[in-house]
Formats: sequence, structure tokens, C-alpha cells
Amino acid sequence: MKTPQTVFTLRVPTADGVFPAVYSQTGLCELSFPRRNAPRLFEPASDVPKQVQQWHSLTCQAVERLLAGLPPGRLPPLDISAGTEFQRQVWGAMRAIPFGKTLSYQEIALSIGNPKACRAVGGACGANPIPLLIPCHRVLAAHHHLGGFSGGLDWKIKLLTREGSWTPELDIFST
DNA sequence: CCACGGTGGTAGA
DNA sequence: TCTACCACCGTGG
Repeated sequence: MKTPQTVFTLRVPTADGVFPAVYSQTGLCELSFPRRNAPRLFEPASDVPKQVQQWHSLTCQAVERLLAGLPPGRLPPLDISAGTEFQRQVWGAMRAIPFGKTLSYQEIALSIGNPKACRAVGGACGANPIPLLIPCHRVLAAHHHLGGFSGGLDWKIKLLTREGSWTPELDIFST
């Protein structure tokens, strides 16, 4: 039998909406895009351990900065223990993409030593539990195609544009 | 632009 | 197990 671990869900308020952030004992384990039906599953501030509050403060600053088109600065610890081995490899490769740069799904596959797994890399991107801070929006299809985005393509375009690393005319096939 | 075959990983039956 | 998905990619029409 598995003991359910305690988690805390806090809001990250921004000009673009409220991002729910979920923390485990070891760090941030989930960050979601703003939803239409904002759930009221947020903890009262008084119940939140001091360490989680510190992590959350880092999360809020990082998200604010990214949305403003700035490098995120210091991040909280990220708890990716829920992922499979393959997914953790892909997420690790994405974390290594610097602000303002992009890689293709294929390049990610190469960098983890699994060159034919480009399609599977797309699957792992879609399963990324911490978008923005694990920057899956910096992964494009070949030839500067946008590719997909589980949070909605609008977000991918917005984030890449604010980072200055993509414009529509870069996509040589779309016009 | 479209269709298709070749891919690896994952969830569900 | 087997099967049916996929945020892919190259080739060929």
C-alpha cells in the first residue's frame, strides 16, 4: 500500500491569469496554465510550511520574469520523480536549453543518445508537468516549424516571441 | 500543399 | 502481451 504524500497547491497570479503550482516534500512538482474554471483548491497561506513558501516565492518570480520576456533567474527545486526514466532524460535536456535558444525534437533525441526517438521526445514534452520552468516551449519541429504544445499553441507563440527566439517568417514552409 | 512509411515510448485492454 | 495512440521526420508526388 502506498501512502499518499502531502502536497500543497498555491496560486501564481500574473497578468496572464493564475497558474496553479503544486509542491511535494522535495520541490515543485506541477505548474499548470491558467484555467477557465479556476478551482478553489488553494491552501490558506497560514497552512503552508515556510520552505514551501520560499520555493513558491522563487516560482512566482521566475514565472513573472519569463512572462515579461526576461531570463527566469533562480528556480525552486523541481520534483520530477513522477516521470519515467526516458521522460526524465528528455526533461533534463530541455532544462539545459538556454533562455532565448531553441532546439528541435530531433536534436533533443540526439542529445540523450537515442537518435531515432524524436517522435517519442514529442510525447515526453507533452507529459512535462512543469512547463515554463522546464522550457518545453523551446523545442521546435524541424526547419523552424512550430510543432505542437499541450498548453495551446497560443502560449508557445507568446513565450517564444517574448524570448525573442521565434518569428512567423522563420517557418520556411508556412505562408 | 498532401500522403505515407519508419520510427520509440506510453497507456490501456 | 498486443494495440492504438502521439507536440516527429524524411521522401516523394
